Amino acid sequence: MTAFAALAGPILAAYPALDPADLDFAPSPKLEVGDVALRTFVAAKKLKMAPPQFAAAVAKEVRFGPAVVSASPAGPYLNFRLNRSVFAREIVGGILREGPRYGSTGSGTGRKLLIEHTSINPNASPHVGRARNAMFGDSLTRLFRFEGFEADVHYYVNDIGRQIGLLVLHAENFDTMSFDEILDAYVAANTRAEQDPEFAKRGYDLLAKMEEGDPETAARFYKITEKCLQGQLAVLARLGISYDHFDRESKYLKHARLEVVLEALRAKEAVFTDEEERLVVDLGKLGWEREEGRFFVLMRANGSSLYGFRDLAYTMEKMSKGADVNLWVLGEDHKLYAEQLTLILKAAGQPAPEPIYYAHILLREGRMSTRQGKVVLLSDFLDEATARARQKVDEQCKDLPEAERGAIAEKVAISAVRFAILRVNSNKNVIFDWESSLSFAGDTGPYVQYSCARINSMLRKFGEIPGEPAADFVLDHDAEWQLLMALIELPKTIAASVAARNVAPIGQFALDAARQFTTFYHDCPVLTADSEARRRARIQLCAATLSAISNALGILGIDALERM
RNA sequence: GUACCCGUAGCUCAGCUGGAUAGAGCGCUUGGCUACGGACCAAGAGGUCGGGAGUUCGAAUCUCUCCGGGUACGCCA
Repeated sequence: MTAFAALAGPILAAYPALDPADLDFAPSPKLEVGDVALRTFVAAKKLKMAPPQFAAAVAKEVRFGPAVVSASPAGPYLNFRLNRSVFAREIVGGILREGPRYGSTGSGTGRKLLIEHTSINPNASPHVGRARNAMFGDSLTRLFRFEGFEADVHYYVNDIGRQIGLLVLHAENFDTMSFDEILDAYVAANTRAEQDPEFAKRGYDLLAKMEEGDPETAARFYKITEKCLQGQLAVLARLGISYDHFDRESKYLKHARLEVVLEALRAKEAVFTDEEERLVVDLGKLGWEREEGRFFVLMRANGSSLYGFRDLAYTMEKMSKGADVNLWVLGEDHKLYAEQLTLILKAAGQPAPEPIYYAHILLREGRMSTRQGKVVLLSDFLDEATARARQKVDEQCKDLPEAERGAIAEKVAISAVRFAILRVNSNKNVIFDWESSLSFAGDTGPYVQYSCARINSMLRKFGEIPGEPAADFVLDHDAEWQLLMALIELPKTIAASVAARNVAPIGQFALDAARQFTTFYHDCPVLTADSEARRRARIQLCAATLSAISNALGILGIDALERM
């Protein structure tokens, strides 16, 4: 924790064997015992001392500067009581200087990220389960950009496949259909294929025709998938999600790159034609140790390719772009598939992207299924969220014009929806619940936004905020100190999130900071503080808080609002 | 059946590179509007951290095992 360099310095001077990283500073569990604590386990181990012995030795022998009031050992911990203002001045000044970059560790400077996410089948309006992929992928992108990465976001458009074929067959009049009606047509097409084998076979025939390059078929596929894609993108755009590249799967049929892979597989005798004339990879020959998932089919007997075969070509193309980090956001149902694909690529001497999995959003009744029409549509979810937000905004912001209230409601709705999903660790299933995911009170996005709106309100009233803490800077109240302790967690949180490719801790940070802020807000008058020095210091603390929180919210794709 | 993920207060979740009495929110019970915006704050009740065993000075956190939920397992994408 660089904020405590004044504590670390003298200790490092007294124990040259230690590195700064060995000194583990953290807020004391209670302010009664100290303002900040040193946990001595790591350092003591390095020095081959018992932690309590080390803590006592430091307390007794190391001489700290005048800003340190006392250092008292408590078992393996060393609790410091500080001249808070001195440290606070340092911290607030640092945050104000970094402003919109505060929290970034700059780990991506000069580096590139290529990320593929969402890649929904272009056949229906997206449901909230799919939205987890999109929001998660989008937030990861924002996280990496915040770290300085140059990011390219790819969306793989599965514009060819059995399901699209069936839809094309069934929805002959799709020119006149609305995007919403296509969902019904898609459900109907699948039901029909289940009941009518002849219809299902026509679907496969159509696919084969498509693959052979029949222009009329290709045009029909294009039209319907484009209409779906645009409809889906419109819904995703409401959540602030956008993409840089749309890669159509049909481009990767019989792609030249596939020969490279096939050759490598043949050389290892890992590819064969089975008794039903399918082209199959035996992953067992490549080091696959399990029986499940051992065989990977590339082509059907009629010569048409399967998704995985095309995906090999696509993945190689992505990897050829030379990004430093290649992420691939996938539902956990694709885990085995991604492992298979990775193994094949490795066997062919090709690099593979890094898969990032997330667990599904479930309904109380079980899994969502587009095919069975058992879904909560993202657009319905957003409509409901916006309606509820609008009601609240109308109550709260009577003085604002109509259009502005609408815009605010939309942002609050997005905040509620994104925050509810993103703050949960992605390896956990989420049971979708209308009430809790649309709540604006408690641990929610709108609560965090509200703290920002309050800060903005004070900033407007204050006028110009000095960019640097003054010489008479004073912050010593418990609530002020605890707020600062929350704010300095951001760089650590960001670093951990990048390492884990997990955005949830950032939501937790925003919540902690917002909660500490409201406590401070209730305990400490800012604009009417009892001295000018205090008034200035507090408004600067508010400005620093706004930076930290809005940077965190930005990564989650949520705007800090001026008013709400 | 096999592999992977998850199992922490009534509910939804943090905490998991082992470390000071396990933290929030919702709901419940109280109290706070002379509000720098009550989408708020303060206080209280509520937990065998799924069960068991092990490693350790120390385990919600690591290992094993059992139970429960999720996901997947050769012509869907």
